[in-house]
Amino acid sequence: MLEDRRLAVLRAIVEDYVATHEPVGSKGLVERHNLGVSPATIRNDMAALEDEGYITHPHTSAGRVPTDRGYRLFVDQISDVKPMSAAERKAIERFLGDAVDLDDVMARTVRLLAQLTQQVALVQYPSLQRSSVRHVELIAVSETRAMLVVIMDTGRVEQRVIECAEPLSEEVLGDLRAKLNAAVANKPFAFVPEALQDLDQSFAPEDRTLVQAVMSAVLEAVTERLEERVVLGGTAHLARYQQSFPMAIQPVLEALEEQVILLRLLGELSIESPVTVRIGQETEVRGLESTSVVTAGYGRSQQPVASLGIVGPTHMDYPGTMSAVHAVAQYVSKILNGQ
Amino acid sequence: MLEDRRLAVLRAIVEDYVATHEPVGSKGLVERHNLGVSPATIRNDMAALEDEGYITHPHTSAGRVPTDRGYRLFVDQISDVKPMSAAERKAIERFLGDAVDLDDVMARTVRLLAQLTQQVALVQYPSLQRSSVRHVELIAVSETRAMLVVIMDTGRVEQRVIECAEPLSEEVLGDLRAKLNAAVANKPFAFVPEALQDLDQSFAPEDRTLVQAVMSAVLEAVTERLEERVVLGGTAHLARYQQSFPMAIQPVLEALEEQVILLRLLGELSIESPVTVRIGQETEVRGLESTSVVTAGYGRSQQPVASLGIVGPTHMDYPGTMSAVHAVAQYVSKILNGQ
DNA sequence: CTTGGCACTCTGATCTAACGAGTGCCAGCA
DNA sequence: TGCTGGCACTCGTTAGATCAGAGTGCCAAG
Repeated sequence: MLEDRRLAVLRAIVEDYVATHEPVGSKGLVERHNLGVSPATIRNDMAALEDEGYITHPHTSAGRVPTDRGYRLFVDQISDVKPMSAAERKAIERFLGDAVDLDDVMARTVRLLAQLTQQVALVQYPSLQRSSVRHVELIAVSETRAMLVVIMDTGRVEQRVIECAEPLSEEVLGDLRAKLNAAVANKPFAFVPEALQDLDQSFAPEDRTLVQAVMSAVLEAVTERLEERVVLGGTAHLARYQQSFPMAIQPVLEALEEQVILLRLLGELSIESPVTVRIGQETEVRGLESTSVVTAGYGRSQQPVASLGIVGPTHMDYPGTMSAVHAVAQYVSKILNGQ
Repeated sequence: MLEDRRLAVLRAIVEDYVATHEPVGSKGLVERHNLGVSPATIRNDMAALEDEGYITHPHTSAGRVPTDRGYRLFVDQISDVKPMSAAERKAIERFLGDAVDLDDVMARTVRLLAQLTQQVALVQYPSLQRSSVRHVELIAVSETRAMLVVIMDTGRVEQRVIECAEPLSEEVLGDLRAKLNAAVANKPFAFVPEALQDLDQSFAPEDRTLVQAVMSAVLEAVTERLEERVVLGGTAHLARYQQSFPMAIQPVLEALEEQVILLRLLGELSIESPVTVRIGQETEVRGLESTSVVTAGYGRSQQPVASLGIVGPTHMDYPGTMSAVHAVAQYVSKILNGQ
């Protein structure tokens, strides 16, 4: 009972603070939310919440502001992500439905997400790690050069040029192409190294140099190429905050320029919840201490191919943002699986 | 003589203002630059420069600030772009030399440019418009689907999936591949439409649907695909300015999110000068009124394949920025031609 | 456990005064 | 004709000082 009200007070503080961006006092709280008690009582609760580290004072005579821990409790309190309105679903579907290819889907998704949440949006290209090979193609580009094209089941394409010391024979190339496809087509990437292992044994010794070069190029395209692409959008939304807020945007912009950091932000997904929220310090990225990251995986429901999400100030509208991220992830999944 | 001194005064004002970001007064000017005359004389010159619209007063009793027109005159006065120091050249060469493929060259170039100029950097992918086709490949991906791969002489690759109502015949595909290559290989894009014109006539009527689909896909990859990619980097540098300056960064970030705008900024190159500078209003882009854009083409010296450059506040170090942009463009050209 | 009351604290807004950088102009000089 | 020193004037900036208001913490009573 008493605990219940404290949680209600915390929730009210978070909501008001997120809405106004100003420290919230006890008097205002009871006016805006019908908590059924007097300001003095709220003050006691606030003191207790402060002792437990959920809220703070900027200074002696100011209202309360939630701490990272407070936001965390608030977010944990949200049992399930509320769905979007029918109109919003419609809008998302229409917006993403017109996409013509993978690049277009990615570009539209970033835009949409930034638009919906009014925050910086991140979208990761379908991960090579978790998808599989659809087809491999070898093309003679010149006398001594071949081009290797690997097509993934997500629609993504990787290509590599292979240099060869001797002139290429069209027969060997054709043979290699066929055997390569037999070996790796429709194999998840994880099994590709294994599948390629003894491929060169079935070729004449004089062709093995080429075969091995091609094999290692395939492996490289599939395994080594960890630099997975992330598209970024809506950075202009950062500027909006900094005018009313002491949050320095420079370190944030700097962090967002590093692909490695973006991948780290999108990389770790929580398993139990469809939407992962990391608040303040929890992001574990230098420069993003005063931001929160909301992400969700997309692809097949139990086994996501990649993820997308947003980065915004810790004082964001968590319920709204979470539902937007969730909804967009679902529609992207739908579209990618449908194609 | 008198005109000469006025130009010297303007140059001094620009230099000081760019260095300090504070309105510069007559007294300080004569102290820092040995102009050989008294402050009072300088004041007269300043009044004249102000009448001509090259400088302004923020308020009655403040120093002078260059106007856009002042910067323009200043930039025009720079006869030729001064070369970079040997150490800098070395650093650029080393940094770009390690690149492994086109994507890597582009990514490294943005980073380098942002780093050197401490500004937002833009780099355009080699334009399809101005390069030529190296090779065209057709791959059967499934029963009714073929994949078209167009390889450009810049190393860039475009691919398209072609759906076909009837099952694909490997022979027709092979024939088409050969004829297609004969027609367009090593043709500049401008001549591709012409080269393809009557290609379908040499095929049996029942195959013409496929042939025409492929032809239009090639055309699309080459002609219609005007959405040329631009990579962006160093946006964090914007934040640095805004702390000491009333320049709102939000509209700038917004403008920089639009690919169309980026392409417009990089698109128009001046012919006579190796480096193009557009100052303030001259950018003709909403939101970039208080920024300048410095660009240079790269590729073959007389006929650039694409361009790169930077966006920064109008009060930037023009000589330094111009030489950095010029040098980077030259090295990128060298690397692309060398490969 | 809740409530009203009250003293206390601290910020932010408003105002004033003094300061100083910088200008414009004028009269004198080469 | 052009340069220079001098001088009055302007106006933004800074530093104090004051005041109102919002908010808290605590206490005693219900």
